[in-house]
Amino acid sequence: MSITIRDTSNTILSTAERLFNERGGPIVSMKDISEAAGISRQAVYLHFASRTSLISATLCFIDDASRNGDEFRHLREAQTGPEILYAFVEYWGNYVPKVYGAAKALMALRDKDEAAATVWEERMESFRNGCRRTIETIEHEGRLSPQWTVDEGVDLMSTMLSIESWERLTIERSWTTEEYVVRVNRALRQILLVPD
Amino acid sequence: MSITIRDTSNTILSTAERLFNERGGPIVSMKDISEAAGISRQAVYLHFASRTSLISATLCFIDDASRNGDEFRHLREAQTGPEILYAFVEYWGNYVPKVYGAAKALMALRDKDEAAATVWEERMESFRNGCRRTIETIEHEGRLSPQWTVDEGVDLMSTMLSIESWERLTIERSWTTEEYVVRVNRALRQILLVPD
DNA sequence: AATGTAGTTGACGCCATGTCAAGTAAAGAA
DNA sequence: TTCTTTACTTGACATGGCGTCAACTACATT
Repeated sequence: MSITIRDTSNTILSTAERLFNERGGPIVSMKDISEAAGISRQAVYLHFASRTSLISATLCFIDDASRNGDEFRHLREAQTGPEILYAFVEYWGNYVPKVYGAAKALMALRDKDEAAATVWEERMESFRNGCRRTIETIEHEGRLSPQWTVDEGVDLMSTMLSIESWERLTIERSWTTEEYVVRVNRALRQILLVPD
Repeated sequence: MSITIRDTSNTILSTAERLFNERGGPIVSMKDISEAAGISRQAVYLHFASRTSLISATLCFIDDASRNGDEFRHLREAQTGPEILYAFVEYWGNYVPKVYGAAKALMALRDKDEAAATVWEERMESFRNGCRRTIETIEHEGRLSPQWTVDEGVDLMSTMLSIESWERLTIERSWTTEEYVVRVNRALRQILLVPD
């Protein structure tokens, strides 16, 4: 027995999620989404105050659905610094493809829309905290390369894992998710970890 | 005796260069540029067919002016793989701040403007070729880490040095140009080079 | 004096986001 | 049954980009 989508808000969100990924976030207009959801353009604004608000809600909608995967469990169960690093990259490499379209849509608004910039900033902050916990664990185990401080390690890790870097490696350079996870994990180990 | 800018095209280009960097590429409109250049909005189109064309010309304009720096000479004089790598990062770290505004303006158009996407693609191609020459030199010297193929090395290097990564490290994380050069060079050495 | 060059202004088309007013269809409550 | 609320509809409009066009002007060249 399949679960039918209950209300219009959810219909809009799942339609937006699909269109953002299928056609590319920034080129999907509010009209496109409303038509695909089977309602009028104006009706979307009865549920979401603005494009930014819709995109933000879409990202949360996707987040909720992606806390059930194996990768999320692996990340929670990882113990040592290097294990956490691998699990983090694995989780991230499987998470980004889901949010990519909506994230790009949000990024495109950042320059001209203060609210979009704020939403992005908050998500970045949370992502950086994940990186920071990883690096701090590595550091507490005495496995952080003496070449780097924790802050520098966080900066490098969050840059290497950024959505833009993910986009370049997977979409432009055709790395598969598995290749991305293995190679980015390897590169980050080489940068951050002191050799055994 | 100072060189006065001869024609309106050059006035527009240097104005665009300045505004893109001062205010941020994507939010600078054709009207802003024309007003700052002291001509009407429509007159810009007598010199450049489109916004994309103007941005592209601005990037070439900046390129021309940046082939005289020390860093460019260092890059041409570098001999060994690791020397080339350092000189490349040094050159790049000093070059990106100059094109950043215009590059962001171009990036913002990529999704909706085929021509902008093409211009970007061509510039990326040229940048990747620079990375490739570096990695190939390292490989011919037998100093490329056996963990990576040349292609993978190029992908990692071009991602690490991408404008988006530069933006994150310098603008968002406040790395100075010197810190950027030293740290990114160090990270790339750790990833790519086999230990001595 | 005639011509070409490089600007000017004002208007228009297109498209996106966002807002507003007025109308409608259906469900629930009195 | 009637009334009201809710959710949606249509059509119109404002704002603000880019890009185009026509008509006009000032100036230098020939």
